[in-house]
Amino acid sequence: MNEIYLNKLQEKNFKLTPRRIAIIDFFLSRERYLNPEIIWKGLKKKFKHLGLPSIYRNLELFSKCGILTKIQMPNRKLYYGLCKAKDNKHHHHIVCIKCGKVGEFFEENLFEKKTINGFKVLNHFLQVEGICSTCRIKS
Amino acid sequence: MNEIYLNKLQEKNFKLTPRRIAIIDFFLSRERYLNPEIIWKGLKKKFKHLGLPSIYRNLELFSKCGILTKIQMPNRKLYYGLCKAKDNKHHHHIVCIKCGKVGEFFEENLFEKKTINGFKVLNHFLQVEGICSTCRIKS
DNA sequence: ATCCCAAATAGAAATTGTTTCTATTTGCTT
DNA sequence: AAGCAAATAGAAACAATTTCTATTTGGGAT
Repeated sequence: MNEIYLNKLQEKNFKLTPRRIAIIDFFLSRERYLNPEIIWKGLKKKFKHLGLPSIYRNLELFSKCGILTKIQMPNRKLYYGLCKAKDNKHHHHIVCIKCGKVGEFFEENLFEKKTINGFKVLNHFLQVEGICSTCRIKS
Repeated sequence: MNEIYLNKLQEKNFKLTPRRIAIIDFFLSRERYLNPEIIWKGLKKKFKHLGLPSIYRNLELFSKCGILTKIQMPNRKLYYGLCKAKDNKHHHHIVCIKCGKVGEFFEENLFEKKTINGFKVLNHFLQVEGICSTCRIKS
């Protein structure tokens, strides 16, 4: 299950440490965007010694390797989520504001435009907020 | 020039203080997204006593009044920009990554969809990054 | 024009998410 | 099994933002 992600690390000659594997498994066990502190608290049970800086370092590393995507939430905390898009195709995220569940979707012709108002378009960031089906049933 | 914005404050019974007027004028004098510190430094010349918390408080207030829009930049600082859309119509922003200049644009049918992947869409945030025409000429 | 009070403010201090630093440990190649 | 660069813990530093309290002020009422 986690091989795809671990391979991405090895491809780039990063070491497969128990902590790194645990972080990836932690993401796999949820379908959520998670922030460093949540992960830290979740894994402290497993590792008697676990530093928060390690979590930060690895999340940033994973983000660079295409394993995680980073997102700035309105509460000013960093969040990361597993990138499930198979082929690194450009995609967007929809986040449930109740439970934090994350879906991915594609908008094919979102910005074919090369320029907008005289600006040369370099990239864009689209985040959609909504309520997932599970949370809708609950309320 | 600044009357439109000052009116928005008065409409809601907020006081027109010299600091508030100066902050709005400061935005008008630039076409930029600005962060609290920049504004603070820019206005300290004018006001011998000027607290950074006042800037934060007013930017947040202006944001709620529809005078400014708030944006989370990747550097983890808050930025605000004047909302030039006449009628509070839903719009998006394009930011120059060189100089910070901001343009506004509309995508009419960006999300007519009411649901995506089972998520009920509540709102979306689209930020486009690019290089403005002035900065393109320079480089 | 003056009084008055809620709103606005300054300044200091607290808070908190994130990063840096240094000594120690550990994966992985040989 | 040895050695070394990479990874890590833990403490400390950092920086953006918020909170708190005493003081000041805008603007309606008099």
